[in-house]
Amino acid sequence: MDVAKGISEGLARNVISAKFNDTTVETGTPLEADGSLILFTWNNPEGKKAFWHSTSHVVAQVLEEMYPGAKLTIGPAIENGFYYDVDFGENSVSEKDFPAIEKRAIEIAREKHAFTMKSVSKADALQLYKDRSNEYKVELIENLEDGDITFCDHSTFTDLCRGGHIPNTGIIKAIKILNVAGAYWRGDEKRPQLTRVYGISFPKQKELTEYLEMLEEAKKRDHRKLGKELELFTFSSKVGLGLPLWLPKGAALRERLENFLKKAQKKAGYEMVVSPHIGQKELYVTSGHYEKYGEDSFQPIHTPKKDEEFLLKPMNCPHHCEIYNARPFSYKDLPKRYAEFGTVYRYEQHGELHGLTRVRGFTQDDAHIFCTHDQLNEEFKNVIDLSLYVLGSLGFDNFTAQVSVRDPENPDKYIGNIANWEKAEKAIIDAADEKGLDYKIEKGEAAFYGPKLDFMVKDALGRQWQLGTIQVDYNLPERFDLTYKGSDNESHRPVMIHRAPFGSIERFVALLLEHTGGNFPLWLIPDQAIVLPVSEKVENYAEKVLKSLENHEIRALIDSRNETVGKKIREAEMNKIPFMIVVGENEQQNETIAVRRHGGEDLGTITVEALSDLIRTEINSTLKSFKN
RNA sequence: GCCGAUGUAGCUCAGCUGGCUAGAGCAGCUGAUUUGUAAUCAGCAGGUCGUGGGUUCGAGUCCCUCCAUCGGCUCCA
Repeated sequence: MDVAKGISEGLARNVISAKFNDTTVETGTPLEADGSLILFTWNNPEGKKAFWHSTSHVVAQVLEEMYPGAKLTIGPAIENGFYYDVDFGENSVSEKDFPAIEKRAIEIAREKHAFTMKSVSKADALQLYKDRSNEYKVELIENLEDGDITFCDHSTFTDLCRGGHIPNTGIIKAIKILNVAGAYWRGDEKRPQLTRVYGISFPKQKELTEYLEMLEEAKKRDHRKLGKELELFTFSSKVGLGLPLWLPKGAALRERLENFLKKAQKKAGYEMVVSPHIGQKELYVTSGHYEKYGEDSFQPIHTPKKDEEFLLKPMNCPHHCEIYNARPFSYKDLPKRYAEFGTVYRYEQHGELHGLTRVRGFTQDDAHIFCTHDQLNEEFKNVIDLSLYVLGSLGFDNFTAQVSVRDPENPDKYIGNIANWEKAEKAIIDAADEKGLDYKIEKGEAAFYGPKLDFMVKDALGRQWQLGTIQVDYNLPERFDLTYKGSDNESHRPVMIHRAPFGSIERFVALLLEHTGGNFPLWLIPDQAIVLPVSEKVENYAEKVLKSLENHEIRALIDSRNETVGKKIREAEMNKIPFMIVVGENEQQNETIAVRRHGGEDLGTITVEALSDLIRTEINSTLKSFKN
């Protein structure tokens, strides 16, 4: 804070957190050595983090006050706000209690309590929480080194904490408790379930109001809502949970997406294959999937024949391995790239189902590349190009790339030997580096048979979803005994790349809906134009215009209901149709159309040919072909 | 699967502390209107209030069960 004051009064007013030599410090931490100091305000992510983490202390104080016997555990800042995990014992917290919590928290904040850090010995820290019979904090402290243990005090409240607070509570002007949820202690299903209280806070009331409005706006882009409104897909409890039904407009949209990818894949040297929706249990025993997921999957299908069992296919790789095995290959034949829009079925946990993003039956834009070790790097990089092309063509520019590797401390989760895993992980990282991809590495996120490179995209509410994935696999080729004949006339094991640039069509469409708010790119949108006759008198001409549009390969509708033009425009706007074509007697006389763009722009009175050219040009500018 | 919330016509919602045949707008149907860039007017029809049970003279309204949805957690081949 002294450094900030030395720079300017204004800065000093706004500084709320800092880093010294790469370590987060308090604004009051004495600087006892030379080093580099970075000051943070509310406008830095680090500043927000300190702000929200500090608020979680205040909220924890309130929870302790209001719910005697509540045991606090951890309370970090998250991307939007903070949470505190609490064991409320016999008590429970519900929405009705939020206003009281908020009121008391803001009261405390207004008292401008300073946050002060203090060192505590391990013995004293343990004693404190043992006295309060808080086994959670005791467990946390037991895993800390004596000498590294600090507490943070404000007002009458103290909490085990490693630091990172704002100067005092007074800067917190608005606090909102958002929701409560169950969360397992340490994220482990087998341990006690705590109550997670989520909240957010701001230095100005206005910012809270804006944030809440933003959440309301985001709900309007929810793909479940838009999918219903735009008649793309539906669900039926009779058909079953998590089993989407694609309506005509949605099915046509899928088809356009598939054709778009097929075209690119053809250029990239893929061959389409087709495999059945079921496979013998033996197939999955070989692949290792049965052992890993058998119990938690759709259970085997039995036949009149004794002991015969089939499984709904949860993935396409085993089938593709057997396609590879259908004939011998020479090194000269590789790589083989087998692609299929393969529909798979997975028995996802009930509470996990979520619109189109997490379903029990979905179609992967799957392909498996069988290649030599020497070809792996090049092939992997080509798949990165294809994935980036797909994301780019559909306007996903703020995805994140994630390299998902195994968790070395949890070897039971994976199959195959360590040497192969190391090779596969290196192959992915090398290819990503050579492509200049900005990625982060996540331990323990790998598939059980191999590491992967995932492309993640956020939905309207900021939740991250995995779309595209590219995986390197040395294990299935061994399990299926895949071989090729090398130039040395010896048998060799190919490497396998699993990849799906969309991930699944269902999830991709869901995210695309949330990103575009239903205003799909022109080439993809179900209906590109709608003809709106002004009255019955011009109905024939309107029909003629419709035919003409269809002849120009424009997907068009006609609204010849007995309604006013204003009403037809309104509905076309709500249905997000890009071009509204109003035809009346003037247009009929001159063989023209009056075009209004979605959103209200008047394109004037033009010919169908001119509109067709305009649409063609726009499509060509957004939809580039792959590696022309 | 776990924690919490929610569940009223096709859609969006009202229905206070339990009390007369459960309301509205949109959509639908019928009729009038023949319309020029975000809702023309009128009429009609449509729900037994997610399911099953209970409390009560009486339940959409209170309690329990189950189901589904939403927000999280865990999981995600």
